[in-house]
Amino acid sequence: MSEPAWRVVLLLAGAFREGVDTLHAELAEQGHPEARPLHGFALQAVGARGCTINELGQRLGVSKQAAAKTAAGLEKAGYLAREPVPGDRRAVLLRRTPRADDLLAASEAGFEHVAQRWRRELGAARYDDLVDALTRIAGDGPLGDLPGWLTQRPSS
Amino acid sequence: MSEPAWRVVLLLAGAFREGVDTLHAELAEQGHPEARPLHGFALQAVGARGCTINELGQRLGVSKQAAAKTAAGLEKAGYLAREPVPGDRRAVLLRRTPRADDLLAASEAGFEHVAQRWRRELGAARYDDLVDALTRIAGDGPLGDLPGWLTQRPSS
DNA sequence: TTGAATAGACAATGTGGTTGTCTATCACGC
DNA sequence: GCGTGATAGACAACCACATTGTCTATTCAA
Repeated sequence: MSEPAWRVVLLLAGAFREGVDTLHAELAEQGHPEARPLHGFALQAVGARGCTINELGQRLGVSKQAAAKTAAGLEKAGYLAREPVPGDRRAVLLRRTPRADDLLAASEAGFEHVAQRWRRELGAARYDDLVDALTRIAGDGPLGDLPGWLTQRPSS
Repeated sequence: MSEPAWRVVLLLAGAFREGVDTLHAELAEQGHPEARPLHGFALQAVGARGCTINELGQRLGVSKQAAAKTAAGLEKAGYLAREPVPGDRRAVLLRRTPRADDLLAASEAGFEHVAQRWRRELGAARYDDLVDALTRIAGDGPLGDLPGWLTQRPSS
């Protein structure tokens, strides 16, 4: 009750930001200074076997145009390569490069470090409680369009 | 620890999103369908006594140009009015309209409802623990440039 | 073979951010 | 009283994210 309700909602964003910032500080040290928060999520969505632009859009919960742009940026950054799809000359298979796998590995480790830091800071029991509480509270939205979600008006 | 570390960080964003979405669904019902998440924060930054564009930018942690854009949007939406500053003919005083105060009141109530829902869902003790844990974990960044923060590469 | 559905590119727009440039005003020092 | 520097804000250009709409090429089915 000490915290006003709006502060609590803001704390969620603050904690998220803190975690992501910490992660990216570590990623920058590991040779991925240009990695942006959405890169990791997108690469994870591409998967080890690769996927097409449309699939990427569906997995991220965004339009295929947005997915195409994201893929283009990832390709330019050296994280994705394009291959033709054998059976379908329209489609393009997006494939993670070794550099992308390196980023993902570093990202996974970085997330682990963040979680460990929090666990150490809170104590294991309180940390587990936190995770459990968040699991109950959090919606299961796509999370792919976080930036746009903040700006877009709710209706339309 | 059943949850992988990256999931936990995502849960924070998911919970934040859930809270804001719930809030704005309620705001839409209360006559503010066009309110966007950043509106409330900006109006709160303007304050009851009003402020100038530069002050708004400083309070939100963004450039004055960004603040000017935000203020323009808020003005167009009927939430802000511009008044001359008596002593300084360069400056413009941004003032909240009655409609803005209505939005803020509805927003405060909405946040309260969100918190109450969570409190009911988790139980008071677990909810308080959650808030406490978040307080320790969350950084104290500006929070004003959340959308840009996701996309902008770290410094450079 | 003809026509609908699909993959993806391309353009325009909206919202957020940034930096850089410009004018008008203020404040200070000579 | 006038020049100089700082400040408030506007304006333009640009980037990153999203959207919808339109277009071509390819696939697949009737």
